[in-house]
Amino acid sequence: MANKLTRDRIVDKADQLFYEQGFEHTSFAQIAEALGISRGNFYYHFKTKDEILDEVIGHRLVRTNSMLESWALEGETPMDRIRSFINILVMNRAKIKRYGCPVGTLCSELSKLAHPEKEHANELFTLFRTWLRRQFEQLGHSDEADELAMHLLALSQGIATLSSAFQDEKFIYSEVNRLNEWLASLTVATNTQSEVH
Amino acid sequence: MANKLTRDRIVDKADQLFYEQGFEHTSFAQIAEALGISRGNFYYHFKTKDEILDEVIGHRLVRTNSMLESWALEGETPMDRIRSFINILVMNRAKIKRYGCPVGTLCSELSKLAHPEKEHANELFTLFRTWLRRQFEQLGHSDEADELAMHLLALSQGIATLSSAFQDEKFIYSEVNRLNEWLASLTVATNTQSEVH
DNA sequence: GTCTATAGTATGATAGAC
DNA sequence: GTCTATCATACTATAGAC
Repeated sequence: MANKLTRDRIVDKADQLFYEQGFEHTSFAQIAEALGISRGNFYYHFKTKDEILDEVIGHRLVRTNSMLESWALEGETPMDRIRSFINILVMNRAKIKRYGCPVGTLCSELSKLAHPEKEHANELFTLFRTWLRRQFEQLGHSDEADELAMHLLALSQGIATLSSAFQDEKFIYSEVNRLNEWLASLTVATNTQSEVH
Repeated sequence: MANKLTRDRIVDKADQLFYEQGFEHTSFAQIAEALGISRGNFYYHFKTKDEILDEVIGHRLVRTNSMLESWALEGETPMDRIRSFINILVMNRAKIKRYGCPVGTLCSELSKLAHPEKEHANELFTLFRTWLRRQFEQLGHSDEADELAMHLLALSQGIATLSSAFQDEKFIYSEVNRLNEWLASLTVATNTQSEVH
């Protein structure tokens, strides 16, 4: 049990530090010091640093999945559910401003490192993409559902990157407003169409 | 003269490798091997690795500035000039797909490293932001010129991030089309307004 | 399961011959 | 200006005591 606890603590702290400082820049020494354990202890729980990264990504996938499922339960309409997605930018604005998007920055780093775990990290993007695509389909935009999902995902990424670069939270708010207007205009277009038919 | 040449070659190769592999992940050994010079030779030209980074960013600033100036000369209307900006996504699609945006990925990395050169790199963003803002002002959108500039910058960043993650060049094209339509709608709105007045 | 001690490697950086 | 040789440090990873 104490075994399981330490292992989980390592993954949690690694998750946090990989986000805040980047994967490569984060050393075992830092994680160990933050947890109050020795460096050597790591290798009882994990064989390599890459193995920790693998588990960190796995945990993120699980957490993201349950977040998306909870949004699906809470939101009554696809509009509500897409707004839940947009709203993480506001909810996490402080961390986004400091460290950017946890998904985007990890994927970018692993891509530059040509790291074997790159594809695993990309599944995080795919998770959001697939979920958003489904919402847009239910919104009546089946033809362009994937395109809309990717567009929304892209803008979210850019908002995170720029709010971090310019240390600007207000920018997040103004872009979220813009996004919600865009979303509303999408439905209007659908209604207009259905009125035509 | 041979002196100046080696120094420039170091900066050029560092520029390239910092983009392709990231700053921290790129070692003197790699740059040296790529240039066919010894590691020790570096320290005749630069005192530290950070000094090379400083010069790399400086060079990028100069190159970006002259690129923006040439667009300002070539493009007859602000619309043309903004389209020049959007078009770099298409022009550089192959590299963007592989390595992301050179500005965004560098700023993200330096931000995570809490690197002293972070602010210097951010000037690259500011350069684009200020230039775009001016174009939107000349387009007749003075009130929201900066907001429009930031919006365009953000979307460009997101497009680069996602096209890289999903290894997708077609996505760049579809988003560029979307952007051009958005740009066209902006002018229509202005014309409509000026007709009202 | 956790520790200390240490191996092995790569890095940024320096000293000095040529 | 460029080289070789070397230092000091940090890192991932291993071995073995407890």
